[in-house]
Amino acid sequence: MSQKRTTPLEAPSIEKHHCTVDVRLEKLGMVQFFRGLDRETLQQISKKFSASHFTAGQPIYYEGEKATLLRVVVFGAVKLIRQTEDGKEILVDMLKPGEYFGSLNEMGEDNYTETAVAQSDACILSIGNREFRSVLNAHPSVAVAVLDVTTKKLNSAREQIHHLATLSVEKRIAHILKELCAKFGEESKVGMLLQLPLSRKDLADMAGTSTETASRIMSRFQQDGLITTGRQWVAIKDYNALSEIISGN
Amino acid sequence: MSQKRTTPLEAPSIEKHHCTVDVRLEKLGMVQFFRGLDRETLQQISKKFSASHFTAGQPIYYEGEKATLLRVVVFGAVKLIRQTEDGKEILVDMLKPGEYFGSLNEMGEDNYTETAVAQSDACILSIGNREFRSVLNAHPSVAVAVLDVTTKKLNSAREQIHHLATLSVEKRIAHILKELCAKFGEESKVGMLLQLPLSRKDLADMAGTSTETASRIMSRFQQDGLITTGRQWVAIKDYNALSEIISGN
DNA sequence: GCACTTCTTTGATCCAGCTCATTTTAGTAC
DNA sequence: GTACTAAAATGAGCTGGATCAAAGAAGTGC
Repeated sequence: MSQKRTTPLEAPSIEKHHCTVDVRLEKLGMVQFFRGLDRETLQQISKKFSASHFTAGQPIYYEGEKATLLRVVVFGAVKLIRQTEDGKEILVDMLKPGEYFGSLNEMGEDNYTETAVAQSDACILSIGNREFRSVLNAHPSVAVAVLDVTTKKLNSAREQIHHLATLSVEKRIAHILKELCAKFGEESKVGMLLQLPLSRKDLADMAGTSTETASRIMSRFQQDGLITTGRQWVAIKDYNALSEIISGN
Repeated sequence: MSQKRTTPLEAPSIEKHHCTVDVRLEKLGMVQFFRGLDRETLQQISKKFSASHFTAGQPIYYEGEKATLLRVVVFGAVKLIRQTEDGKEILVDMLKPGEYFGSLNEMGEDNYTETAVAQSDACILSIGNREFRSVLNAHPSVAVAVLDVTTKKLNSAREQIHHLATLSVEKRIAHILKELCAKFGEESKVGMLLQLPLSRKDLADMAGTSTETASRIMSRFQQDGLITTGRQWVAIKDYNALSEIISGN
């Protein structure tokens, strides 16, 4: 860690992170759908979760495996991907702390429909889906909140479908950059820096295109001064210009 | 209605359908997420719904309008579409009786994210989303059931994303036919007939392709004996062959 | 039966983006 | 600084589908 780092990305700091009971409690309180629960209830629920750590690139579970756990990102980023037999891959979601993933099906009857991979070093809390179900049934407000989150995900999945079907690759990538900026962007000297490792392949998998095409488009964006980018990192310099690309011709 | 009909599709029979209180109750009981409620509770809830009829092709609401109602299909089919300014259209979902659509957002703060159109003559029940929220909060089992339905929709939306990004148009259409067959198929003399009006354009909008390409592919499928098709209707003759197309090369 | 509308088919052309192949570069380790 | 590695860029050629254009059914109303 004492190396000369040139990436603008924040140094991985998982060491600093300890999932003590207190930290865990605090983190769970930040999760969208646990907001508004009183401290005691939260504490009870918190006991049912257990924490685990993953290093960047490490798979958390695989598509097709028996789905038994619901998980929550506490630290780091997690990507959800789907693969074809012939190695093609697409990235369906990129999660940040506070988001849930995995299974919430009735009693582990089903299998995971996607593979989850730690995009950076990450800390994950998990709970058996049976237990989570009982939480949902005991606390309707939580169930409704989870429903809201899921509905939003559904809407954005449908938006992505719309984009895949109607927009050029350039517009799709511009759009993805904007979304990532809103979600992972942090002010920095090089512009709004996306605080997660992000390769051309990741971008390509999000946009449903080839790595080469993604690369070409990113090069063009950089030349035109819309972004600054290096190996595995991207910073947005001109957000408005991206918007124009999307609406333009 | 006494015309010489040549379509194999069932004659529209909305006239036969009257949304009396009893019928309504019965229908609501069939809705996925109301199952398991006792008769009395259901009756109470039922009172909060009101019924309306739409004729084939009639819009139910438009994308961007203020979202105030949650609706349930009781009779007929409803399609959800998204449009681009330049008239391109994509079909994100095709609903059958028992499915819900519209808004379930907190107190009508949001707008509809898609346009809903009656695909055939249809009867729809609707409830204010505020009221529906209170139902959810009062009956956790319903909230959890709605969550399950929504999670399934999310999974299939992501599958569609995967398909758009990785499969050829031919495979996508084969897949769509299979799914429609499972959902709307009915045994008939011409094979599994899809019991809903379905144009080439609808198919194209589902597959994210042009009407012409959809038409070409359907012609090929018919020549190869996989389907029988006419104006606005499709019947699947060889389900297995469709599967082979999807997995094949 | 005839006219009219709307859906479907088919043909011909063109280009965005994929593929394959290779070079360049950023970032890391020593 | 030097060496090494994996990511990114770039070039060239090919093709699946889009687009444009026009002819051919199917269904409806009179």
